[in-house]
Amino acid sequence: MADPVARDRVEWLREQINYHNYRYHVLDSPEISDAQFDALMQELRTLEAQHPELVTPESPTQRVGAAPVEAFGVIDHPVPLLSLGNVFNREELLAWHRRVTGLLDGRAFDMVCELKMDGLAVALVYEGGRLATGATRGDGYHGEEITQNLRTIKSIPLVIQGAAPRRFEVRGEVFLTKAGFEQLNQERARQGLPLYANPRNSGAGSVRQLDPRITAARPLDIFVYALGWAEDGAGMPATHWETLGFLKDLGFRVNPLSVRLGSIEEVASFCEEWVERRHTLPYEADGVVVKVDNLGYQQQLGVVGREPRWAVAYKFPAIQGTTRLLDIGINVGRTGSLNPYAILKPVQVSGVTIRHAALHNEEDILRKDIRIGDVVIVQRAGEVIPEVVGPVVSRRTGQEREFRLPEGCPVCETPILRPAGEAMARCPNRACPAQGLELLKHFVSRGAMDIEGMGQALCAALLERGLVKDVADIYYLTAEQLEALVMGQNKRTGNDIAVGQKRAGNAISAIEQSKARPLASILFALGIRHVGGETAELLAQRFGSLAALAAASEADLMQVEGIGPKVAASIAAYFSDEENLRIVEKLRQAGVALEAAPTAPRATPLQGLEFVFTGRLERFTRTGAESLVKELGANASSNVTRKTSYVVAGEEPGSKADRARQLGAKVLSEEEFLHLLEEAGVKG
DNA sequence: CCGCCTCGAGTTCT
DNA sequence: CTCGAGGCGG
Repeated sequence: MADPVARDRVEWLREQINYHNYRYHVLDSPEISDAQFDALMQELRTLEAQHPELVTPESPTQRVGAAPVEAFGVIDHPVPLLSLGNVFNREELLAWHRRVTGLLDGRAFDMVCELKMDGLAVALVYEGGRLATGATRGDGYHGEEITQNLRTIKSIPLVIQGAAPRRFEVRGEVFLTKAGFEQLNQERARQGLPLYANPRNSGAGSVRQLDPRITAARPLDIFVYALGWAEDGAGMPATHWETLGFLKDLGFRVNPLSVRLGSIEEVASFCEEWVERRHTLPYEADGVVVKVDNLGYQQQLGVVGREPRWAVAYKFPAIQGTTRLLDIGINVGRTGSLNPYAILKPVQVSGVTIRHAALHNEEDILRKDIRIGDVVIVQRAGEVIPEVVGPVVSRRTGQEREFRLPEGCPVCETPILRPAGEAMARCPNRACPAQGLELLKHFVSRGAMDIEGMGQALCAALLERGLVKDVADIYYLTAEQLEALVMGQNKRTGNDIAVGQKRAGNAISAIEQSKARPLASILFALGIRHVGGETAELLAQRFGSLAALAAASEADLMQVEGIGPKVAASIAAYFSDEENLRIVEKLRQAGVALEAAPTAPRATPLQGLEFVFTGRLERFTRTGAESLVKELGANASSNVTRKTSYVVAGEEPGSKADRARQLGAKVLSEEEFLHLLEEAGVKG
């Protein structure tokens, strides 16, 4: 008799899986991540294996996908397009290999590894050397006829090169490159259309347009990876690897990164290497497909359920996840801007626990229709910064609350300001404790006065005790005051007295050293609105001293290249405020240098060049490299544009290197960059 | 007035 | 890294 607990669970799992299958395959609008779906499937398979009496022909494990939608013609796949079993780590991969080795009576075999494209699987039938039909995978047995759309994809040959079987079917994955995806979304944003969440969704959406002209306008691509069947073919390949070569010879696009390997250890290393490097790919891949190379062996191994035993998908850890939005908090920035952020039920995304994510501003929240209590899709933008993609609308219970900014500042309760046409709401109270703290943290930060040993905790404690009321006060602190404060903190952390004294001493000497920072650093540190590092540099060069800058009129300021009316007004406003002038005077009396140090005439061997640095460099920090090329007369920015001359790519470069290639900028390795410096007369 | 390009400001996690 | 917004040229 069946275990009733298992029966209930199996039924529940099937309902879930059927529903999500439908979302994914029919609507192209998944609401859980692939990893979560895989987990449901895995649990069902395990339960069915333990309770074979519960298996029915209708179970999702017994079929490949959902029924196709009605709008397109239906095409039968005489040889069904199978799905793949998944493994998630090295152990499971080794277990698969052991199983296959056993089934082959211990014989050794080669394997082919291919990146698993995150796109849409298609089958293309050629007759007499011409593309006859193209179809989606559908449920594996019946797909949608989308020939007209596939014909628009330029990497699909309409006519075959050279000798080919009279009739045959090739299989491949249609996808959108990351660059193509961004381009498409920018276009849609301009037209006010809803944005696609990721390249897979938009690729699927593009291929299944009823109007082929829309498909044609999208930068779709294809990698072909298998021969489904063939009639009247003489001298056909005997291995999968040869099949790939054969397909390439016929004019199909085959992923050049595929490899044939002899041992499972090499296969595992290949998979693990791509887990690390996948973000360097110009397209999205969600795993590596491992196939037994010998087609005779494939036949012998056969198919179980709907999964071949001769292939397996090594899945990458998910980049997206879903979780609940518990609440929306608000931070107050140094300029008084109110910045909402998401408080999330902790969730693992690509190996990191995410608890918070920026939500930018109220308009952004409304545009994405994010509500408190929603289940939301979370991803790490550029694989790093957590980001809320959007809500899963169908999981709403009606208990969700729309987010509204409060009327008053969450810290000081001053009524907030919402200037018309501006996205950011602000707290106008310059005495707001939140602003004071952010301003002080900014003042001591790297790139500003760069005072090491003054972290968030110390800044907060100084303000709290009233030892510091404005940024200039830190230059009047005594060693005793700091020691007492640091000791107070140490009691909690259990450090001993000597450490406390040392820390206080370090802070005092760091404060002392900061008095000699260049004028630009001080201008930046003051936190004048619209004056960041670059503008501070311009101002320092032009005016040469803080006094000269303070005396400048708005008209004088606008003479400086890159400074327009807004920035000029902001600077003038800063120096017409009594309180600010008092702070500047206190800094001067404390002995902070407010003049530009006389600058040596600069060498300019790299005059006119634009550099962008990306990735991790061995011999420089990124800012170090930037200031070095600036000293040599070049410019350094963080965005690759048409004006960029060189992109210097270190270890693990991001998307910038790709963009550089697109725009035709030269990409240099660190070696080549060092070489360039030598030629420019810099000693290594 | 629009479409670049740059800069500023705020951000997460280890 | 992302988004907003200022500056500026066409």
